[in-house]
Amino acid sequence: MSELFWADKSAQQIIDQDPSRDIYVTECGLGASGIPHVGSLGDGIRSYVVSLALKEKGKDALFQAYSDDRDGLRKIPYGFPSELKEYVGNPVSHIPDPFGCHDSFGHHISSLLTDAFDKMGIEYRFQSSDEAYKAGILDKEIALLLERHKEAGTIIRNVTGQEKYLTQYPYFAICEECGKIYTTRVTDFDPEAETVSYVCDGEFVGKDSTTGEDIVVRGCGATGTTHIRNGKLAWKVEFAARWRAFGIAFEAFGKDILESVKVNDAICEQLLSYTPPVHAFYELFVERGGGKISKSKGNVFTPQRWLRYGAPESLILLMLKRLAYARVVDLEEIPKLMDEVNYLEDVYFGKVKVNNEKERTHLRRLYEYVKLLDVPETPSLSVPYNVIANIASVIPADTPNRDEIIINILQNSKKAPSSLTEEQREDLMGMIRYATEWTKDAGGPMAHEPLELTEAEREALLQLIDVLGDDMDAEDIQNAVFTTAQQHDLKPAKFFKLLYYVLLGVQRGPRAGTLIKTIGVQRACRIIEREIKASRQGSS
RNA sequence: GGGCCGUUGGCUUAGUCUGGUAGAGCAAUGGACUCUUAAUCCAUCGGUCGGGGGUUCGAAUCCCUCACGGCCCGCCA
Repeated sequence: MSELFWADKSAQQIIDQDPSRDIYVTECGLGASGIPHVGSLGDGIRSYVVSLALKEKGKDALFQAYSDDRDGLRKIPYGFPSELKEYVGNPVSHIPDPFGCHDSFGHHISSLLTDAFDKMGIEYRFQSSDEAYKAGILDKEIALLLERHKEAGTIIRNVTGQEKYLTQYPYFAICEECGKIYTTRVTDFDPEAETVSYVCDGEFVGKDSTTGEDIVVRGCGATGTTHIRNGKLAWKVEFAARWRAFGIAFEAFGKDILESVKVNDAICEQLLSYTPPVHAFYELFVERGGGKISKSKGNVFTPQRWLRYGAPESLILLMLKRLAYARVVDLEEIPKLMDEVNYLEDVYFGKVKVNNEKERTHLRRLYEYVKLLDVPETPSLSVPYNVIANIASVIPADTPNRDEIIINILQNSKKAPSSLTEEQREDLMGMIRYATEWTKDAGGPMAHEPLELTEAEREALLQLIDVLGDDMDAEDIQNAVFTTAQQHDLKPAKFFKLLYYVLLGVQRGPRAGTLIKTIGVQRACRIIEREIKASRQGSS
């Protein structure tokens, strides 16, 4: 069977590589030392959908989220207290949580990501690296790599040109004296006792991302012997060890660790006699304009932030749509992605015709994945995001019955059906919530300063209050506004603007008649009255 | 030095993985909704798909090559 979608292809490739496994584990690493942004989440989504694809092919599969929490703290993340300074160089799982809500710094960070997984309906098995080492899961691989470290060093040099590990063990012990891991160097390995001897005399420069200050960390000078469970492998070989120990069959990775994956593939195959996992390579996310997203610049876009403005589907689509190309992730992307999910749904349910059969098949499949292979039986309402955002941006957040008003406007302008099921109503309200958050952050606050009215404007507004009646429909109101403007020699365009400003605090809005009707004629009149009283007399 | 990704109308881009008539949005122009901001709709304008070569009945799409741009690696993880 020829597969169109990359995740199906990867799954097939995984099965072809070894058809007889009891269970296929896909994996993503959770960086535990810096605040995760949407890119970190992408790794997980991509690995997760491959596990779904495997299941669909009748295999048992599992997605493992592996927290790299034995990594040492190198940089204090932006916005974290500088008191962490004394822990720079320590494994993040051994550092207290500065916010006190988790058992360690590392756990705090990885929870940010697993929390996003939970919100998106991604099922995973959490595995802490610290626990894995402690429990001895990696013992065999560590012993083998230490014993044959010279071969490992040669492989590393052949692949990367780096000669460091020709002489050095690819392993860092945690100093039993000072608790740091980046200041030690292994001097000997005892295969019988499964211990390493080390000296803690290294030095490295860390950083406080908030202040930009360099933090120089020096080893305490101690020498010691410790069990191989009390340390960690260097990254050049760590993936390989982990892949074999956990039987990993698939791992997606970003461009930043391309080199590392190459080395580890080689180590895996040549030294550990384990076929490396199938990979999917993806580009990193960039700023609009191609700049680097840097955690220290504070321009990280967290999954949590995305989910304030958009549904999980939009975020999943972002990750699955294209793998290899760099993508921009910022506020502007969200409406586009939300609408694209609607489009996919329309294609899936045949509301939109796609003549090219391959394209149609592909889009339908993409939609299934966006829904994590759990497709609803009936389509949802597909209201364009920016239509809702437009309306949401002009109706103040504290307006009573705000959702109802917006839904009414949508219905009146034929963007939503006139009768809604309870479920559809809730969908709409969810979309209003997203769009409201979005406009709040994308459009800025809504100012409403006292107006300066000319005599004619004041008269016109007063007359409007007189003319408007409860029994008028939207069209009558629309015409009344227009007529009133003309009677006072005001340009209708200007008068409408004024009216929007009075009612909504902004220069534009939905059709005025509809708006007043939905706000309620009486309430609209009261708002206008209040505005006239608060206003100042202006010249001409 | 090694590697990855991009280059499509004035601008932003889809389409590249899946070869089959290059689509959209913004902008511009003209028009419609008996007169209004906004919105909507219709129409028009505009592309040798970075250059060159190859494969193919057929290439924006696959292969090679060159140019330009961006990023990653060459500390550590």
